[in-house]
Amino acid sequence: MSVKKEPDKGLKPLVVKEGEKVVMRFAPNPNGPPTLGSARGIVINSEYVKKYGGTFIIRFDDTDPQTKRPMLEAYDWYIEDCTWLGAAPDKVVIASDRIQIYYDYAEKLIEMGQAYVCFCEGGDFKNYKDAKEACPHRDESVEVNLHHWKKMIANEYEEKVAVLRIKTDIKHKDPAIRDFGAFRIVKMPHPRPEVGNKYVVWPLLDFEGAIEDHELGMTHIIRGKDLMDSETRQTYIYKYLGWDYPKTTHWGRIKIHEFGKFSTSGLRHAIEEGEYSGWDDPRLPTLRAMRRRGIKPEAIRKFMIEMGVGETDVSISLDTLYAENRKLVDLTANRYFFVWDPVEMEIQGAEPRTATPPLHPTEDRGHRTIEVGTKMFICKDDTESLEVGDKLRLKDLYSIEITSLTPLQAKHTSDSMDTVIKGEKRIRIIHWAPIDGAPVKVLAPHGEFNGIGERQIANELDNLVQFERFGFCRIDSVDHEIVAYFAHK
RNA sequence: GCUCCGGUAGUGUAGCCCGGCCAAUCAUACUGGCCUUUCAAGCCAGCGACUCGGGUUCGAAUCCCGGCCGGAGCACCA
Repeated sequence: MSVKKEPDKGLKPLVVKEGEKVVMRFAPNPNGPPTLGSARGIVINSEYVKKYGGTFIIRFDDTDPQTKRPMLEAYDWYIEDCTWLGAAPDKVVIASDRIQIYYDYAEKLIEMGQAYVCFCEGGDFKNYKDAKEACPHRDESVEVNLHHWKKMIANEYEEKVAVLRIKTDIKHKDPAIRDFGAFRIVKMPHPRPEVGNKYVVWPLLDFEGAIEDHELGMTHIIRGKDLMDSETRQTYIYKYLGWDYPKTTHWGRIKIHEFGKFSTSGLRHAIEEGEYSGWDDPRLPTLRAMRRRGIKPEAIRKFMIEMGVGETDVSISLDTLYAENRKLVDLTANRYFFVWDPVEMEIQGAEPRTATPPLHPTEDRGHRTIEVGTKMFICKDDTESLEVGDKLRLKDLYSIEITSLTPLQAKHTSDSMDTVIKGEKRIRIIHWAPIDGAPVKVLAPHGEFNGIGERQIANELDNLVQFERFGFCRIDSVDHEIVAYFAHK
C-alpha cells in the first residue's frame, strides 16, 4: 500500500542517519563573483543545513593558478554575498592553504600502491586508456613512484612532464573512470600572496574534493550532474582509505533566458574591455548586480528553493524571480513620477498649483508635493499617436485637452475626476514631471533611460521605489543626477 | 567511439521509489473580467502537459523493454 504524501512544499527531505549531524558545503572556485548560478548552490545547501541544524561550509576550490585562476577580491565577495543571501558560512576553508594535506594523502596512496607517477606524453595515455591497457608507468614499484613523486613536488620536472594518477580499474567499461589524474605541475604562482610560488604540484578537483569532503566530515553533497562521474572516481580513493562516501545528489544545468550562456572568464574579459561598467552592471547575472538593482535575497532564496534539485536541465525565465520580489517590495516601495524621453508641454488656462500625489496607492504613508507651473514634461511615448482634441488626465493633477502638437500645447479642462469617464470611453491617465524636476538616469538590463523625475526622489537613496508606469528601481546615487538601477516591472 | 543521466502545460514544479484517491498540484506567464487617478498591486475566471511505441496488470504519469529527443563525462578546468 502506498501512502500519498501531502504536496511537499520546499525541499525534499534528506536521508539522515540516526544521530548524524548534517554537514554540507558550497565549493566554488573564486575566479569571479558569485552569480545566480552560484546562488542555487548557496541557497539549497544552506537551506538544508538550516532545516536539519547542521554546519554549512564554504570551501574555496582554488587549486588552479592558471586556467581558472582565482581572483583575489572574489574570496571576500563570496562571503559577502552568501551572508547577504542569509547563508553566512559556519566555516570557511581555502584549499590552497591545505596543499600539504593533499600531499600527505597522495604519498599514502603511493605507498599503498594505488597511485603512480605517469610520464606519458600527449595523447599516449589516452590511447592506452581507450585500449583498456595499463601504461608503462602503472606497474612501477612503490619505491620508484615515491622517488618520482618527491622529485615532482621538489620542482624537478617541467610542466606537463609528470602527473600523479590514481589507480582505478583500467578496464572499467566507462572510459571516464579509468586511472584519473590527481596532481599535475603548474608553475604559475598562485594569486594569493600567502601561497604564491610555494607549490608547483597542484591537485585536480576529483582528488582535492575527495580528500576535503572526508576531512571536513561532509554528510551530504549536492552538485551539478556534470560531476556525476566524480563520485565513481572518488569512490576508489574512499575505498583505498577505508572511508564512507557522503550521500550525493545532482542537479541539471540551469540556463537563464535573460542572460543566455555566459562564462566567468568571458564576463571578466567584457568588463576589462569596458563593455560593462563592472561586476555589478545591471545587465550581468551576478549577485552583486541583483543586489544593486534591489532584488531582495529572500526572493532569490524562494526562487531557488521552489526550483528544487531536479536532475533535468532547466531553462528558466527571471519573471518568476521578479514576481517574487515584487510581492516583497510592492507594499514598501514609494511611488514617484519619472518621465523618460521627456517632451515639454505647455498648459494654457491653468493656475500654478501644488500637486500632492500619495506616496503609495493603498498604504497610508502621506504625500509628496510637486509645484506645477504652466509647463511640464511628459513621455515621448505618450505623445506618439496623439491628436489635437485628444483628452488626457495628468495623474493626480487635472484633465487636459490637446490644442497643438508642435509645439505641444494643451488646455486645462477640469480638475474633477468625473472627466475620466468610466468604462470603455475612459480617457488615458498619464504621468508627468515638473519643468524644474531632477535629472534621472535609469540603468536597466534592457538599456539606459534618461529623463526627468520628481525632486523628492533624492530622499530615497538606497531605497526601492516604483516609477509609475515604468517599474521598480533602486535609487543608487543622488549626487549630480539621480541614478537608479532597474529591478523589474 | 565508449559510458552515464534525464524527458509532466510557454516556463519552473508536485505526483513516480511504494500502480487505483490524477478528468494530474502549485507558481509564473498569457487571455478575459472586476476594481483602480500607474501599463503596478489586488480579486475572479480561463488557457494549457504526462516524449513515442510495445509489454505487465482488472487498472500505468507511476513498473519493464525499445525508439526518439535532450544533457553530461571520457582534461595536466572547476
